[in-house]
This record gives sequence, C-alpha cells and structure tokens, in this order.
Amino acid sequence: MTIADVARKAGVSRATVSRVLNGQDTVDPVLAGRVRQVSRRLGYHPSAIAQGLARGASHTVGVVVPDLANPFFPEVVKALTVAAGKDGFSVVVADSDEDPEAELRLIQDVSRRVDGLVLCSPRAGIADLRRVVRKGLPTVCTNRMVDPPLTASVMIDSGRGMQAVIRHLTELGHRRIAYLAGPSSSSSNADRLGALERSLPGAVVIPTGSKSQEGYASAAAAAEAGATAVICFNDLVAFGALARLRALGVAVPGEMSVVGFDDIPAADFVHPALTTVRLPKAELGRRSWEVLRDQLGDHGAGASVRLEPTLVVRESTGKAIGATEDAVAVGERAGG
Amino acid sequence: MTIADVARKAGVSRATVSRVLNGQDTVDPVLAGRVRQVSRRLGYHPSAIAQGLARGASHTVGVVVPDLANPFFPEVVKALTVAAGKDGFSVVVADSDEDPEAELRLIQDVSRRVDGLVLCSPRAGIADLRRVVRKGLPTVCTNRMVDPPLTASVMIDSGRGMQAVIRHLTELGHRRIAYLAGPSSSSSNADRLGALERSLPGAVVIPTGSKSQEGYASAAAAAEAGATAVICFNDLVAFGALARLRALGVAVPGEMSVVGFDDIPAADFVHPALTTVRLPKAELGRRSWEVLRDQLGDHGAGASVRLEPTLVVRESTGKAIGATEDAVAVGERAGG
DNA sequence: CAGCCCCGAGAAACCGGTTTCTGAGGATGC
DNA sequence: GCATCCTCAGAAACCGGTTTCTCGGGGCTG
Repeated sequence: MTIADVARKAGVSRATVSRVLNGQDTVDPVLAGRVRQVSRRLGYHPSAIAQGLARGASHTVGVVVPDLANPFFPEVVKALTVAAGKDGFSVVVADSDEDPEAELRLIQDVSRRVDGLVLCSPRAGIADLRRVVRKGLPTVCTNRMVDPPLTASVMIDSGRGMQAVIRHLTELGHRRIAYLAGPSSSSSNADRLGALERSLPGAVVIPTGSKSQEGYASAAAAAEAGATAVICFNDLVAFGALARLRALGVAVPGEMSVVGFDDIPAADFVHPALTTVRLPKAELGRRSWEVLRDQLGDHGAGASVRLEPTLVVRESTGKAIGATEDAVAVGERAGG
Repeated sequence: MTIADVARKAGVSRATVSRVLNGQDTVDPVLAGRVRQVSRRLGYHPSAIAQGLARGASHTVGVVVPDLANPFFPEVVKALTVAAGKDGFSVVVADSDEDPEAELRLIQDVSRRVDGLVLCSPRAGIADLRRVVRKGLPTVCTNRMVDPPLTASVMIDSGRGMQAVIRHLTELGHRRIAYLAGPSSSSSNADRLGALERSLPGAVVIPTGSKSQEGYASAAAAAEAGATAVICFNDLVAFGALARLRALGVAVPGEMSVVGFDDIPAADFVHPALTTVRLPKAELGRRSWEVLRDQLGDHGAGASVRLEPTLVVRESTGKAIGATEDAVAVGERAGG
C-alpha cells in the first residue's frame, strides 16, 4: 500500500497525491476529491519513514533515562511525550539501567534515528558525553551541566533543595545529620552533597544508591552513627530507610527524622507521610521539550532553564530527640 | 555526513562502504580497512531512517500505555525496552492518559513509523481497536482479548488473582466485602469484577478509578456500607483508601482489611504494608516483546500467552471484625 | 592457449515519499 | 490573431542508504 498504488487507482501522478494529502491548494478540486476518496477507501497511510527521509526530519525525539522503574522518570517522560505529541512528535525511550557504559551506547544508537535528544540525569562522565553527543544534533540535558552550546540544559536546583532541608532540620534542633548518598555518577547527588558539605561540614555521609533496597541497607548505619535525622538521596531510598527503622524499633519522627527528595506520589501515603523536597517533574519534562523544540526550529544554541524545588513538610520530621527548647528556638530564629 | 562522503574520501563506491559497514566478507581487506578508518575519522554513523527505508524495516516498535504515571506501566515498558534493545530494536512510547479517543489517534500515528506494536491494557473498545489496528502490522495486546489473528495477546489472569483474594479474605472470616472498581474501560477491571460477582454475588461494588485520589474519595463509602474488607482495583487506589481510613480513624487491619492489585514497589513500604496481588510486570513486558519478535520474523499469527498472578500477604489484611473462631475455621476449610 | 568460472567492486535500481523542474493548455492583453 | 503569462499536473531528481546486476580480470582446467 504505497503512494504509487493510490496514484494509479486515482489516475494521477504520485506528486499529485502527495500534494493533495499535504493540503496544498494548487490542485484541481475534482482531482483532489478523487485522491482523497481513493486513499480513504484503500486505507492508505503514508510511511513516516519515507517521509522522514524525504523531508530530512523524522519528527521523532529520543529520551534516555537511568531507570524507568524510579517513579521520578516516568513522570518526566510522560510530560515530555504529551508535550511533544501536541507538536506532532513521537518519543523513543531508552533505559540505561543506571549503567554509564550502556547509556553511552544508547545515546549513540538513538541519535541515528531522531531529530533531537533529551538526556535525563545522565550518569556518564562529562568527557564521555562530550565525545558521544553528536555535534549538530539538538540536545538538552537535564540535571547535569554539559557546556553549552554542546547541549542546552534544564536543571532543578538540587543545592537549594538541600539547603531548605538543612534549614528545616536545624530549626527542629537537629545537630547530627546523616546523608544517604545517591549514585556517585549522579550529578544531582553531587550538587546535594556539595550543598550539604558547605552548610553542614560535620554531616555523616553514607554511600547508598537510588533504590529502596539500598536505603534499607544503609539506614542502620545512620542510626548507629548517632544521627537524629537522615536525609535520603530520593524518596525510594527514604522508603527503605523508613522500613528499616521500623524494623529496628526506631520511632519516626520521635527518635529519628527522615527526609527524601523527589516527592513521588507514594510519598504522601507511606506512614509516617514523608517530608521531602518536591522536584517539578512534569515541568521538567515540559520545559525540556520546549527548549528542544526551539533548537529544532532555528538551530540556535538553546536556552538554559533552572527550576526551583520546594520543601514539603509532612510527618516524618520532628523535633530532635534531646533538643532543648533553647536550641530549637535558636534554630527557628536562624531559619527565619 | 553521508555514505557518499565516506565513499569519496575512501576512493570507493557507496556499495562498498555499505558492504564493509555491514560486515560482509566479500571485500578486499585493504579496501575494508581504508573504509573503516575513513568512516571512523569522519565520525560517520549511518542514518537509521535511510536504512529503515532501504531495508523495509525500521527496527522500531511502538508501545501505547494508558498512564505512565501509574508505576505498573513503567515496569512493563522498562522490561520491554531492555528486551527489545538486546535485539537491536528501539521503542517509541505513547501515553494516552486513560483517554480511549486519544489512544486510537496514538495507535494510528505510531503505526506509521514502526515495525510492530504493543498495546498495553488498551482502553478503547474492541470494535474501535479492530478498526484502527493496521491489518498486517504485527501487534500484541496485553490484558485485553482482541480476536486473534488480528493481534497476539499476553494476558495476566486477573480473575484468578481475584479468586485468590476472595479465598484469603473468606478464610479470615470476611463476609461483607467491597470492591473499589477501576476504569470501566479497563478489561482487567472487567475480569476482576466478573470473578468477584461469580464467587461473591453479594459484594458491594463502588465505581472508583485508577488513582490514589479516587481511592481516597471512595474509601469512606466502603466503610459506610459496612464492609470489613475492601479490595482495590490497584495499589494506587489502595494507598488512597489506606490514607482515608487512617483519617477516619478506622484501624487497618483491625477494623478493615485492605487489598490491592499490582504489587508496585511502594506497596511493601506503606503502613501497614499492603496485601496485594502481584502481577508479573517485568515478565509481561519481556514476553510481549518475545511474542512480537516472533511475529516480526515469520509473520505468523503470534501466540497467546497467559501469565499467573500471585497473592502476596502482608499486613493490611487480618481477621474480620466480629468473626467467630468457627467462621474462620470454616473459611479455612473451604479455602484449603 | 582458449574457454570457463569465480571473485570482487562499481553501476544502477530500488525503498516510498517530497519537491523542483518542465511543459501543455487556457486565459489575457494588445 | 498572436505573443505572453499563469495555472496545474506530470516527469524526474532527490533524500541516504541497500541490493541486484553487470562486467573486468585472475586463476583454473583441458
């Protein structure tokens, strides 16, 4: 079922069929009607592949994520596909499973078949990324700075989020705070770690990861270190920590406060409901598309967008155990 | 940067470049070496679009899901992309946002650019699907029966899952059970409803939906109806129900048992940990790919695969309030 | 040494569209 | 009435690859 079949049955040339179906008005209405009728009767749909080749644009963009099973990313991807879909673009999704090597391979592979690329929180090193990102292929990178104009970027200011968390915990009188750190390949993790070490040089850093299981494994170490509050790389890790603390008989927030990052939907339903830093996931996806689309059009360098997170206080944080009213009051003054 | 550039610089024909890069051994090693070197130096990567057109296969498959924000689907999609990726296929993802109309449009659109299609729990009516699914395009449909050979299918036997839940609750002495029903467009919901009505004609059915918010809204009605156990369409709905019950001061599982479907990762971390029916999500994705790939090869009709769910008992279910030991004993005998 | 076969590489056709180029025919102007 | 312009549709080139076809040359056989 090709354009040639339609042309033959309608008794016109392929060029005419193409013109009619692309809405050009330079065709005799009689012929146009015949073409439309024949093409409908035959159930003809032009091949996007062939159109892509002829037009030099596939109307497809790629997005590479570290882990679709982490609820953060599907929300970003969803917003992105919906926004792109409205502009007539399809999205191919690739999951690197947190593996930097695989990520590089996927980027190269996907690059061959798309008009543009979104790298979501890439795990590969900057040097590798620079080597692999095709010069001339519009690209936006989220949550990791690669020098413009190689890629545009849409960032969430993780450091600010961490500062808000620290202020919140300090106001509650916490003095000994642990951080269950994310993957070392994560740039967001580096940002959070940087902000933590600047604001709170004495914090206990425990290498953990990005999954609940890893949070479960690390939570005990946080308790043993004498921390009264534990900040988790993300909500998934926080869930694991909550489960472990419950298993250990440590009351949250009575004996230990717990904070996450992301604000995935389930954060509001665990018990105690999780205090967390809400990252604007849908906006991240939407803005990424907008920035990419702008590059697609004018082939300019693309903007750098910065999004703000917000602290959502729920039930998993409370006054530090043993904190005096004085200390809390001081904390509150300092925070205000 | 096209194959012609490489050919010119290497002093050979385009055909030879193509042969070398596709690993044909009929080329003089000297020429082959030169071609490889030039193509590497120029950073040449063949256009997948052009290859797709020439070979008549894009090595891309589409997957349409109702809602990527529901953790069930990303897990399926992830397993599918990984499995497909191993066979050199890319996956384009489309999210219909639970809207049957949008779903139909997406199917048509995606169909134009892929070699095969996976419809995940489609929400559109059978008649519409039949109209829109391109005859001859390899297609597999999950969790909804469309007559073969129009599409192959990979199903999870939701009815069996529901039976297991009912047996479990009955053994615990529950006699008055409510079901927070999912979207009426969901075939899984219909299966569960059917099994429920066959096994337990007196059950209270409360139209709800697929999201936590909707579970939150409906849970009160379940309590008011005097149910001692509530079965939720999925875990998200169950989370909402748990939150509402807590807000109402109804103890779970003391006064009310709650069961979900899916076993999303967070189900193990809410409190009380959710008893739920585990659906093999990753296997669903993997098997979907395998069935699709088989069709891609031999253009046969494609198999029908049926997967089994398993009941995972955690903390959100317990003995019915007011259940006598006798009743429980009877239930246990009946269930055994 | 003639005839045959096989090997390997370039020429050309092809995939299914879009777009430029070309030319026939009608309308207009003088 | 003839030259000119304009409109519209078909022919052909093109997108960037792959694959078939073709043909020259070397090695083998008789």
